[in-house]
Amino acid sequence: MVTSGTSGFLDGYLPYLLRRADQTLSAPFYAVLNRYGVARSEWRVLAVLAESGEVGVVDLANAALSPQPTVTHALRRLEDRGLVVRKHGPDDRRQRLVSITPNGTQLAATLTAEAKALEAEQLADAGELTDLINRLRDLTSTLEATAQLRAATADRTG
Amino acid sequence: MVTSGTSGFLDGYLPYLLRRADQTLSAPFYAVLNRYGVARSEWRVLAVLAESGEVGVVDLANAALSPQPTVTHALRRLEDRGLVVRKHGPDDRRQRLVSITPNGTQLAATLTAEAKALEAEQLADAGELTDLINRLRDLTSTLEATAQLRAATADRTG
DNA sequence: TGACATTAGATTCTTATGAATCTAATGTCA
DNA sequence: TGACATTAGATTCATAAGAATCTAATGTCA
Repeated sequence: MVTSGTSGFLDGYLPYLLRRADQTLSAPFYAVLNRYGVARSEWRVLAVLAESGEVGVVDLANAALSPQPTVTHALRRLEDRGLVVRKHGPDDRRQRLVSITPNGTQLAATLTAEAKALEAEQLADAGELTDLINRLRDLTSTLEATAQLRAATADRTG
Repeated sequence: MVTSGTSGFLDGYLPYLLRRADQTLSAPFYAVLNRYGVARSEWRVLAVLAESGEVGVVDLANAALSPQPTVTHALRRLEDRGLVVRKHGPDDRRQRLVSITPNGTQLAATLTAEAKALEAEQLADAGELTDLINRLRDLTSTLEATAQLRAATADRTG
């Protein structure tokens, strides 16, 4: 094992810590996904659709934490498997409104249940997490708000 | 925007929150990496090597949060660019001991500086984070310890 | 209205990813 | 010592990822 001291750059680098926690926590669930033949991006799309109504692709991509082309690809695969459907937007004909099918809902429910079970199992020893979760939520809100501001400013500036 | 209520599954799902925070935080830095023609896995490898001595590939993969084959591929690319070197282990001849070259060190330093600057910029509005960081570290330690235990037990059990 | 900008999403295409597997070296225990 | 297990890492290969670009629809403002 590389047991780096507590003085290095990575040890205090927030993205590294976030990713590491995510990875450790998600590893067993990724095995589940493989078992079901569901790619990670597909899972994220399904999970979002399972708790939202019809959504456009861009919004879906944002919520699923994936780039738009990745989501478009994932949607094609999911549509081929009969797990989602796309229809044209009635008002804006550029839009494809995506929604989940009953089969998709069922699969999402199964996967979500597995995710919950695994998380519970893993977090059993981890003590109280509500606070951590809230801090993460706050952090993300702040970051996203700032990023949006910055983007808007950049638009106007240059 | 998909403004899901606060009641959904994803909103309380820790991996989702972790990934989302990571993504928001890392986005600007990924643009930097693209500018330097460095893949994300390559950056992670470089960052680890920059603060460790000679390391074996498996340890490196663990520290770099990537699967071993991904790291092997990244190492080939990095070696082609003269940023890392591999030599055979003196004791265990299966090992390839990886270390960073002066050019690699220089690139890593540049990238690390950019990462620090961007992080500081973004976190300026985010208030005190020491506590969040410590909670993340604790969480990860606990999770990794538990996972290791579980793996060991599974080995013995079958 | 017509020119230009913006936006939604699909497509293209190169590259990274990573599961599965393989080889070779080292441990282990009879 | 020899058989078998384990470990380090490389390789193979099918697939996902995502940057760049493109098309088509909608906004905007003269």
